[in-house]
Amino acid sequence: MKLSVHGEYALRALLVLGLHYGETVISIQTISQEQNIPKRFLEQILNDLKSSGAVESKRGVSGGYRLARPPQEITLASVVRHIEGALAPISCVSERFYEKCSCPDEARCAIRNVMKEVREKIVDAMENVTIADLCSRAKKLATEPVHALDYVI
Amino acid sequence: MKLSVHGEYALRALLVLGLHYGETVISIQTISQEQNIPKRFLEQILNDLKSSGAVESKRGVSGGYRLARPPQEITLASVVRHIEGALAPISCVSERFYEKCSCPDEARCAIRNVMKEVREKIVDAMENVTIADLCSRAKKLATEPVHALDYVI
DNA sequence: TAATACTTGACTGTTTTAATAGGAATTAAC
DNA sequence: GTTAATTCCTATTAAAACAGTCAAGTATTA
Repeated sequence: MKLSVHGEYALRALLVLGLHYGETVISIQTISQEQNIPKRFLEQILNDLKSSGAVESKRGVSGGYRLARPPQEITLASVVRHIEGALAPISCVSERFYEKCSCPDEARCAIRNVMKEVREKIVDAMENVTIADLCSRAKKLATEPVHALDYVI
Repeated sequence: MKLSVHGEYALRALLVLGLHYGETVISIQTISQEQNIPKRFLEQILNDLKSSGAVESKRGVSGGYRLARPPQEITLASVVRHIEGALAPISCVSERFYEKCSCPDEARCAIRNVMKEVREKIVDAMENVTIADLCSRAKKLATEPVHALDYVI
């Protein structure tokens, strides 16, 4: 049920770009250092995000990346779908990445029935959150005192 | 974001056992055929479910498995957690399988903040569904005409 | 034109996944 | 008490996914 680090890094990178939206481009180097992500790996991920249309790049000296679209138009769901594939917990309930499963009668499968609901909830939680939302949360969290934040350990 | 077939098979097996709760034990063979799961693989999975306390076994001729507890006491969440680990999309928001992530400031991480909500939704959807629920859904689905069921392809 | 930064694609080591295999132990029934 | 059905336990394996690295090259611009 987990996201790979690939997806996590992608979101972290987009958050950085979102926070600087409208300003200059940001280099891989900068994002890599700021977010503690291996540079060479990040390179790949940004490339991937570029091919999905989420970011665009400027080459040459003082080049880098920026969001290709306004942050409020980029949903977490779209990012994760592009990097990781299906949001659904099993592929027989996925809308975009449907695959037949091995169960005897898919149409009457109770597990599928439940998993559809799980999928709905996941999609709901990720479709309605954009990079812009992520940015405003980040700004808000930055101003709050740490003791107000709930640590879960 | 996906469940492995391991988890899926476990649920399918438990559904079969749930539908026969209170009757005799069911053999691996039977479940394997009924649910189209490789026998030797299912063996491992049932063993795993046994160690989690969800099922119990009877050895020897006409041996097999049955639920170790009433179906309404076994939640999907507990099964998936035991077989797959965390329900959370990233481990830094998991309650039981917490692991530190590489982000610079976890307490103020906006992604973590969002993912906590995703986690809540997933947990909510799986904690409140039991094997008993799965069984009643299965029975209901069995009586409904197929054309009433929504195919998602 | 040198430095910076992106591009492309291959490469590698590790871990996970999805099985498969062999044999030991248990039990019901004949 | 032998046999056949069945679970139990421990390995092994083949393939895929994951996480990351590397090299050589192309484009841009100060």
